[in-house]
Amino acid sequence: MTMEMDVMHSIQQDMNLIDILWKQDIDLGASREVFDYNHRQKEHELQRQLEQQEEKRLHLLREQEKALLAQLQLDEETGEYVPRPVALPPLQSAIIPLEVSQDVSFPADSGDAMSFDECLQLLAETFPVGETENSSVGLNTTEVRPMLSPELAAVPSPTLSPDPLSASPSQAMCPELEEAWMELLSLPELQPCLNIKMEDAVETTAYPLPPSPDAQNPNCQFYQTNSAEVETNAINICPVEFLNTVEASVPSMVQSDHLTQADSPQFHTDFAAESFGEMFYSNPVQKENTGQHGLDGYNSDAMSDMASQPFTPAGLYSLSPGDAFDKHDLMAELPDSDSGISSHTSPNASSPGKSVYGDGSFHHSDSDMEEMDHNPGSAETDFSEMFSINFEPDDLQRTLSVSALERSEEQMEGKLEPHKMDSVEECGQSGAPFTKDKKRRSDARLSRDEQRAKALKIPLSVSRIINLPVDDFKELLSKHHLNDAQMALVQDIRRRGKNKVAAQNCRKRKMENIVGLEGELDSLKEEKERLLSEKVQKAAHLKEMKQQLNSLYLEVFSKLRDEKGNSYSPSEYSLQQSTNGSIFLVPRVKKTLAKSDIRHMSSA
DNA sequence: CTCCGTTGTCATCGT
DNA sequence: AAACGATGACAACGG
Repeated sequence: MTMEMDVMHSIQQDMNLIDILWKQDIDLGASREVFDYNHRQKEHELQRQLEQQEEKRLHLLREQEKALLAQLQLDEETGEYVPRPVALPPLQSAIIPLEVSQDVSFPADSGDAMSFDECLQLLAETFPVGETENSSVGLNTTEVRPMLSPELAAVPSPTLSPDPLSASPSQAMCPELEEAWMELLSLPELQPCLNIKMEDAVETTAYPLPPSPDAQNPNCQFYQTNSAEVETNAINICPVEFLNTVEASVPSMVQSDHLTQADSPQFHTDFAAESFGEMFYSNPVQKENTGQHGLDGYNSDAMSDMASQPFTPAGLYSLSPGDAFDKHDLMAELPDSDSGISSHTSPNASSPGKSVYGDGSFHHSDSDMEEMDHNPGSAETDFSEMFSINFEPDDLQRTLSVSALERSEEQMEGKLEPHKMDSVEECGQSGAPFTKDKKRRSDARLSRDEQRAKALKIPLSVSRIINLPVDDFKELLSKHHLNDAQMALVQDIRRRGKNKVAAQNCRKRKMENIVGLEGELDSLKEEKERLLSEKVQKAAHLKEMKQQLNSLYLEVFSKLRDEKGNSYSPSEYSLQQSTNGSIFLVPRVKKTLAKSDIRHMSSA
C-alpha cells in the first residue's frame, strides 16, 4: 500500500509536470508567429470564439461533476467514489451500459493482477449475465484496463457503428460520451482540471472495482486516455440522472464541433488499443505487477511525457520494447503527404490530433515528414535521435525539459502547419493562390536544408536546429560530436531558419505599418475634407458678416450730420472706435490734420 | 516575353 | 564577444 501511494505520488508529480509543460507549450505556441498575417488574424478570432465555447463547456463539465460527486459517496474501505445506495436501489439500473462489441481472449500472463477469468468469475458473481447485456449494468472498464496485455491492446478493434446516433441508446451512449470526452479532453485549458481529477482518481481508486464483461471489450471508447480513464472512474459508476445530463449535453457538442469526426470511432478505438493500451501499463501499480515490457526503466517519465505527446506512429513505436516494430516499415506505410497532420491520420479519423488534443497541434513538422519521405532509410535514425532524449533515464529533469522543448517545438509547428494545411485546403476552394505556392516553396527550402544536412550526415532535425533555445541547442550539439563542416552547416541552417522567421515578421510588420498608414491617411483626408468644408462655411459666414457690417456702417453714416445739417461722405470720413469705446469721425484724406478736426461724437 | 508578388537568403546594424 | 532580431537588398520562382 505504501508502495502504491509512492507510485501514485510519482504519477501525481508526473501529471503536474505534464501540466506545467502543457502550459509552457501553450505559451510558446501562442507566441509563435504565424506567417500569413490575414489568415492568422482570422484564426485568432476563431480561436477566441472556440476558447469562449470551451470555457462554457468547462463550466458545464464542472457543474456536471459537482452533480456527480453530490450523488456519490466515498467508500472508506476502498477509497472509491461509489453511487449512493439511495440513488440506485438496483445497481444494474443505475450504471452506464457499455456494450461489448467484441470478445477478446485475455492472455493468462497478465501479471499479478486478476486474470481475465478471475474477472469474469467475479463479474458473474456480481452481475448475473442476463442482466448485464442490455440492462444498464455499470462497467468500470478502466479498472480492468491495466490487466489488458499490450498485445491485446494493440489488436485493432473492429469498427464500431459509424453513426452512434443510429445505434441503440445503450450503444449510442458510449461513442457519444467518448466523443464528447475526447473533445473536452482535447482542450488544453482542461488539462489542469483533468490532472486534478486524475490525482483525485488515483487517490480514491486505489483498488479497482470488480471487473465486468465489458472488460472484454478493448474497444470501449472510454479506454483511451489518462484523462478519459479519470472520467470513467467517475462516470461509469455514476447514477443515471447524471448520465442523462451528460448524454443530453453531448450531442450538441458533438454536432457543433465534431462533425468532421462523425466517422472517427474507429480511430479512437484503434488509438486506444494501440497507444494507450500500452500506456496504461506504465501505471506503476500495474508496472510493478507486470514488468513485462522492458520499459520499466523509463516509462514512468517517458510515458508520462508521452501521455502529453500526440498519438503518432513515431511516438507509439518509440515506446515499442525491443524494436518489436520495424520503424522503417512503419514509416514507409505513412501516407506521403505534404501536410504533417495527415501523415499520421488514420483512414477513419479525420483529425486525430484534434480529437485528442484539440487543435491537431501534435505532429511532425513538414521537415520531419519530408525527411522521412525523402529518406525513408534514415527514418529510424531520425526517430532514434528525435526520441532518444526521452529515454535517457539518467537525467529526468533535463529529459523533461528537452522533451518539453521538443513538444513545444512540435506544438509550435503544429500550430503552424495545420494552419498551413488548412490554408492549402481552403485556398484550394476559395482560391488564395499563394498559399500553395508558399507551402511548396517552404518544402523546397526545407528539403534543401534537409538534403544538406543529410549530405553531411547531421543527426539532427532541421526543426530542432532552428527552434531550440540556444542553451538546449548547444547541449544538443555537445551530445553529437560534429565536425567543422557539420557545425558550420548546422549554424547556417539555424541562422537561415531564424532569419526566415525574422524576415516574415519584418514583412508582416511592414504590411501592418502600411495598413496603419493607409488608415491614417484616410482619416487625415477626411479631416482635410472636413476642414475645407468648414473653411468654406466660415468664409461664407464672414462674407455675410462683412456685408452686414458694411450696410450698418453706411446706415450710420447716412444718419450723421454736421452743424449745417449736411451728411458726411463715407469716402471722406471714416468711423473709428477708441479703446474706451468712444467713436470718432475721422477724415480719410488728411488723417494727420484730422486730429484737430475731430468732432466728438457721442458713444454709440 | 515582361511584370509583379512572394519568399528565402545575405549583409549589416543595433541591442 | 556572441547571439539575436530588424531590415534593406537581391535573387529565384511562379502566376
